[in-house]
Amino acid sequence: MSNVKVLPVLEPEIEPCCPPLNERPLTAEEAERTAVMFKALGDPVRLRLFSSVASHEGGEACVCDISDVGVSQPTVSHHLKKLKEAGLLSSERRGTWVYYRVEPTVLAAMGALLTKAAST
Amino acid sequence: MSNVKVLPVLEPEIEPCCPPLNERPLTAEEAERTAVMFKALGDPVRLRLFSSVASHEGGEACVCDISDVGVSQPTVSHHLKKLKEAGLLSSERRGTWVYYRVEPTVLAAMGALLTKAAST
DNA sequence: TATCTATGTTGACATATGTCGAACCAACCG
DNA sequence: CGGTTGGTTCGACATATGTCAACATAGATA
Repeated sequence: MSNVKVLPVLEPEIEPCCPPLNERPLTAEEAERTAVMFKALGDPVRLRLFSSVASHEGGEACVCDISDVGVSQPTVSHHLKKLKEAGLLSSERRGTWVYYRVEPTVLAAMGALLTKAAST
Repeated sequence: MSNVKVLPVLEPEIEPCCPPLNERPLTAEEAERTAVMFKALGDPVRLRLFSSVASHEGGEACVCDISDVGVSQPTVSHHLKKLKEAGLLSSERRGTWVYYRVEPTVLAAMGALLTKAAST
């Protein structure tokens, strides 16, 4: 088969998305995509979970390491799922435990959105 | 009355708040305060309004300049109030119009929260 | 004063969200 | 195989949120 084409991999990642917030008004679509990420960090429990993963050694943590946030385990699971859907975390099962790790590019993109805006 | 005390002015501003997200797990109180700010940017309409103000010349904009986001005027007013309560915007009436401007320190603080975390 | 224009507030409503217990799935261990 | 532990999914519920129409307020202007 000589004419087999190599298709570009569909990137499942959230796009770095959007210019700095003070460059120009965001379009409806840009705002929609970006809001998902901010909303994910807009809950105290999720913020603590995220911070726990981010500050854990190796940049990843098992669910059992970070479940101490004062809500039930199903709720923890629900919030981790939200963070994952927003593209902020990824998860991987290794044997008995499930590990979550921070998605570095997305985090940097969010930071740029704000710091570039702040510096003006 | 000789023993009248001069009380320190209650600062109405939101504190810069909290270490970078990857330094250590946030406490419940830190997460509570920080989540308010992220939540404020976690709505598409608010994100567009904020971006409109931030990108407007002079760093401030009259409500009439930014009301074109596809929702009714009361809804715009409601969202601007939310952004103000979160400490992201401040407002001032000048004659007929009300001007909103970006609160620079808070924005920088949010950015630092993320970029410092991202650089690790 | 009356009246117009620019914003904010209120009240009502539909939908989204956070939370839990119960049930379920996945891997290990006896 | 059955039991135990780690984690997710489901179903239900109370509360929060986004939205609008109607009303209220503040300032300009006549």
